Amino acid sequence: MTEAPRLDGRRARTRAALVAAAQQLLVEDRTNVSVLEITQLADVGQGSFYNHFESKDQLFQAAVDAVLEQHGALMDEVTAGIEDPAEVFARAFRLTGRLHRLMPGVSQIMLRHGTEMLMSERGLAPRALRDIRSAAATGRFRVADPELALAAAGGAILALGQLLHSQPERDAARSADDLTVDLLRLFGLSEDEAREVCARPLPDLSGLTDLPG
Amino acid sequence: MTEAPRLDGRRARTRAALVAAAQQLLVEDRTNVSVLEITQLADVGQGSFYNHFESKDQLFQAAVDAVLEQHGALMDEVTAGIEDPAEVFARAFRLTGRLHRLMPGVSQIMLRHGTEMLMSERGLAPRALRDIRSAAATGRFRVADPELALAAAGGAILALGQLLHSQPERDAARSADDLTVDLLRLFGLSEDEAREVCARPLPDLSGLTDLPG
DNA sequence: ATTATCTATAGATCTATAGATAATGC
DNA sequence: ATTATCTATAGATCTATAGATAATGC
Repeated sequence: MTEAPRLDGRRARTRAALVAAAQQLLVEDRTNVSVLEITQLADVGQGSFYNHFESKDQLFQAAVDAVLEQHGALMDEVTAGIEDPAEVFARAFRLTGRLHRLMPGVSQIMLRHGTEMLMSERGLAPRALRDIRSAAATGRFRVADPELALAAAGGAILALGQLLHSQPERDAARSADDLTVDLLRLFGLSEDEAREVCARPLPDLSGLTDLPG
Repeated sequence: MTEAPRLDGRRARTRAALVAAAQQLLVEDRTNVSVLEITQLADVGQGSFYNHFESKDQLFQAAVDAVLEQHGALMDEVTAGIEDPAEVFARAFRLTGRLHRLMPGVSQIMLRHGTEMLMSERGLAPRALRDIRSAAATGRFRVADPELALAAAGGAILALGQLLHSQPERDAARSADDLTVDLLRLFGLSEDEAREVCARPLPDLSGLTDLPG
């Protein structure tokens, strides 16, 4: 549980600086650093670390949680007001695929902590499960096992991130849409229906900013 | 690149003991330990560590690689002689799903290093890509983009592992087979064909032994 | 007044090597 | 003879705290 993060106030700023430094280190996969190095990166005194966290593990956990929370909030924002759960699902997946290019830092942390993300109560997973269940309830999706369906979908979006990472030339938007079409087909939509849902316009995310680093 | 591991010889035994200790620590997610703790777990002198590895990172990398190599070799073994690439693919995925229960240690390491595994040259990924390409070439599969297909399949099998981990009651064999049916359908087989391929008998793996720890 | 931060550091821990000891190979 | 291991340890690094300093809030 993250503390309510009042963004004003000196205390909150110091904490945020530490979390941001930890995120930067997570991106570089350098979690084996000293507290001193972390506080120098955050530009706070070494002692301040212990005012906020009991251990490095605790800090890094908070840093991952913050990324997932932020992604979850973004997904809520970009799907607000959409009725059809299939479209909510599709939009979240199409945009998450694109995010692997738009926000490489966020992407990196998601990939690195991918498997725990798949079952996390934060971020995309609980929202996708909600959509799958809701679409299954109205007959929009035909899925026998929503949790298995979520596993397939979550795993696929994660693996897409990895693929985009290892193939910098690959067209992220197209790959994300193709993959989402496949997932919708898997969930029982016809190919035509699936293609139609995934051809709908998306909000513009190009103004978003990635993690520093 | 792992050194040719002659399993006899004192040197090879010491190295193997260090790798096994590292695997045990990976399972427990305790890679932040001292060299001393590692060597004590391996029951070798502290100095021996530096005869074999230059850093802890190098040791842990070797430990992950060894797990993937072992899994790849097992997949080769259990699919030897099968002609139909769809069945090779299906068998590997059905068995890998079951392995998450049969070999929880191996499973844990796979999950923890899942996203790098998805694109690794070792283990299941290159074999599945080979099967997908080969089945696509003969028309057995209809896939436009083999690498995207691999991402979907690899991500799904990884996420299945995570799901089985978080739901200890879930039927692993059934879930693995259902997921594989879905993947084969995604690759263009009819539902009946997919079900038939995934109903074929499997070799017995119950005699295999997990990592120590 | 209260709360948080910063600087400095004592004590603990860790790394990496040197030198002595033991095992292997020809 | 050669190669590997083990034990002991010097020097470096790190953690976690105490006490001094600075910022905030009433």
